[in-house]
Amino acid sequence: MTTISETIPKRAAQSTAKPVPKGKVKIAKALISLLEEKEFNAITTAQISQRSGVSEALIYKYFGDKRDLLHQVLGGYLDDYLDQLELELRGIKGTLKRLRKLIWSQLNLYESNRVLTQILLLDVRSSPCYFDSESYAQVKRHSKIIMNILEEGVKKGELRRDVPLVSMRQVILGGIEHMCLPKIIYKKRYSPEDLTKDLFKIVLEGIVNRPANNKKTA
Amino acid sequence: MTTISETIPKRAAQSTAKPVPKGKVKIAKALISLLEEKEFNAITTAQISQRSGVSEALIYKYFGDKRDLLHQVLGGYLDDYLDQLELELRGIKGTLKRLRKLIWSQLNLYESNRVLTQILLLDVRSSPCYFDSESYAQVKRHSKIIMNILEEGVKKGELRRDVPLVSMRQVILGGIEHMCLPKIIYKKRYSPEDLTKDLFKIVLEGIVNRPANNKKTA
Amino acid sequence: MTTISETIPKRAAQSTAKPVPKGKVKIAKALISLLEEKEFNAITTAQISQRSGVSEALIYKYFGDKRDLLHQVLGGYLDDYLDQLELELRGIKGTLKRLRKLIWSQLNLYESNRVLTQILLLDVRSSPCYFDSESYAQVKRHSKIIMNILEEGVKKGELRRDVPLVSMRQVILGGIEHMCLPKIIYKKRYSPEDLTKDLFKIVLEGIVNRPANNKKTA
Amino acid sequence: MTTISETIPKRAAQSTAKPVPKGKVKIAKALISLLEEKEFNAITTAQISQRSGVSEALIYKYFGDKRDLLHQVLGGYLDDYLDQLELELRGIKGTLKRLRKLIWSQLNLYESNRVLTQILLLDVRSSPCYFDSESYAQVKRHSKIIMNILEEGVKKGELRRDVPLVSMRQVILGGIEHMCLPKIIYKKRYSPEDLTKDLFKIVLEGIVNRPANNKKTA
DNA sequence: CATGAATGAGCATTCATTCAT
DNA sequence: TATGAATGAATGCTCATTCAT
Repeated sequence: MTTISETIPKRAAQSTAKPVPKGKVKIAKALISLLEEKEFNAITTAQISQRSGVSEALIYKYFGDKRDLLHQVLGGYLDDYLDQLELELRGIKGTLKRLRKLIWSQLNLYESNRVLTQILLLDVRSSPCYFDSESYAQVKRHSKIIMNILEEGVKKGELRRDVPLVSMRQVILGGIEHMCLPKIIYKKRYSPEDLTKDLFKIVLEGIVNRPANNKKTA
Repeated sequence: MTTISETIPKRAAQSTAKPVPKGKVKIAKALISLLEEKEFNAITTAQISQRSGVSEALIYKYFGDKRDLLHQVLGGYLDDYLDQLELELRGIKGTLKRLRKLIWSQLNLYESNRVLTQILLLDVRSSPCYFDSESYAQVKRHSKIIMNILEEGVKKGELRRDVPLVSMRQVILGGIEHMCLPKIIYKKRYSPEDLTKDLFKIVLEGIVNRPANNKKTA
Repeated sequence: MTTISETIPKRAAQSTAKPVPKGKVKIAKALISLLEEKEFNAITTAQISQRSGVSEALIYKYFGDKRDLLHQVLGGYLDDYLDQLELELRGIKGTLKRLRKLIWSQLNLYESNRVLTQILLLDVRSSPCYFDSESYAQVKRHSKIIMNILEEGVKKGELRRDVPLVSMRQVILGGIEHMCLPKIIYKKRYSPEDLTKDLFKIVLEGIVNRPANNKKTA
Repeated sequence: MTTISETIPKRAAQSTAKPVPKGKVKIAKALISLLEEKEFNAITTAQISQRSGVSEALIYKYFGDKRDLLHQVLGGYLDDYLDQLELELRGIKGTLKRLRKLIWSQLNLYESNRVLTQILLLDVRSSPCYFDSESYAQVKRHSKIIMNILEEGVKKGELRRDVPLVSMRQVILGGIEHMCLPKIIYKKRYSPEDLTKDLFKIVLEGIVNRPANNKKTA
């Protein structure tokens, strides 16, 4: 996970046979660096050019567009994350454990990568074309991973049948986001473990007071 | 609730002894109308002036600022909603019933007032100064209403004690938002009742399969 | 002199048979008050209206124009000053004494009325229409007073003949202005007496070192 | 001196290794051309762009700011003038001769470069930030040159000791400015030589009628 | 005597983007 | 591969001014 927050996503550098121009890397790094300071829309191509040390024109050579630049950078991050998530989930058995892993992963990603989170939770939302973008495709890929876990859970009888899976997924995703949103907004740190524990309890067992809810659940 | 989506919030028109200039109303209405079509940041003062039929300068006379205009319009809506919500909750007894009412109210507001929802869920999030604004104060007022219900529920022994109330609140709010978010994004309608039922079940009882979860809960 | 700096010039209030509307006075006072804080061009009618407590429209009722307002206020000051100057000079005999009085009067006016000075020395200069204005007529009236003294001085043999009077006048006026200009700019106080002494020596006797110049001259 | 009034100051074009973009020159020339017609504050960026034939945006690329544009143009002129003045003074011996040279230079500059004069004597005065600007630094450089001459004069016993040098300087500067100010305002031509003669006589010997004043002084 | 409502015309400034070299 | 030069099209905002009441 550290590589993601510190360097350009591997995908951009790894791809076979492409020597990856230096300028392209500089530009992407400059954008990331700037995103740590301000919202994407508040970043100008002039600033990107200045910080990267290359000309503005080069941005257009490589990315065609300011938005494209963002989406490519974003895409790199997300693909890496999703690849890793799927990899880790592969080793875990049991619906609940997998669900727990997923929740923790997401909360951990958000905590360890504030820039990405900021963008995903706040910035891109308002962007009109975001939901057609490739990045959003990755968000859907993430949704799918959850759905698979949930479906499996129902099949195995571990999850209840009388609630639509889509609703479950939305509550889980919404829960994750809203657990860390205030922290992001007010720029406070949080413990992914603690939030995972809370969210997991609530979503799994509900908030109603029942004898069962006093047992340890994780 | 219908009045809210079709006219300027009463607050602006009702207040004693202020004749509320026509132009001010026109401007607010024009903004609302434009918000139905595009994101706030994509709306220009020129467009507002054009649609309202008054001069751009008048916007600044009455609202001082483009942002202020948004916040005043937003504020009117939210205050009206919160007033009404508190009123309705006053007549309802029982933590669970009150919680249910609150969830339904919110989902219903979002469904019956897409413009407002769009702004609240997507647009203002990315605005850097939003969280200092008066509108955000109202969001906090809303949070407080939930907290009160939750605290009462714990006191009465209806809600579990082993999970922080704040976490509960965030999951509920996140659940509400994410239940309707896809619908908002893809501009589909939804039934507040159905979503309320789902969300209520999940949040109250959890998603784990247990005999108790097969009983009717609402 | 105190009345000039603290109230509206008498002229505006005194003139026979005109009840001088309250609003007019308020406006003029508001302008003066604002001129103490900022340059005329930086003052808006909105600010004048706000500080005076009357509507913007009233400014136009009474003064027709923002510039007119300035010129009327300016004119009042200057007429009062010139009236007084002429009165005082009437009692003084001897070209040099009269010249000295004039220099001191001007330096004293500038010192005791910074607002007026600021305008006269800095603000109005750049105003394209200033030199056609009534205020400028008063500046010319002032020039004439000097010229009369100088002409008399030449006639009496007290002043040299081999330099055009106009040049003398310009050096005197330029000397006066430049003696106090730095003080005005840097908002420091000065002693009109001291500056008068210096200026008088220089203009009268020149800066060349001669035995005669070591005698007391005032 | 003619180059100064007709072209962009050499400084901007001469400096080694900088190819000085065409647009930048065009903009500066356009400003100068416009300054011949109206006051700086009355000149809009739109007009500059129109007359220069380049886009408004380019002004900001090269000068950052409308004010900066003025100050850069101004600065070029003044630096050139001051460099030349110091050079010429270097060849002249004797306080009085040097003083005379300085007065003539200034009057000649003003006569041969009306635009610059207009700005220096009328426009920039009212600009609140002018006195912090680089241009004003050059004005102070000019003051220093005079002071050096005066100090030397006193040391050598050529100038009187009983008047502060600062006062002398102010009278000289004020004299220079007021000698040509009416000509500038009414757009009449004048002879720098004649005005120099008058001013020199007055400042050096004073206006009082004495036998010595009938001798030739220059 | 006074004003609330409304505005036309303008203004400095911004910024993503293009293209010849 | 890289860029310096240049820009079109907005954009939010200002302010002196008018006029019906």
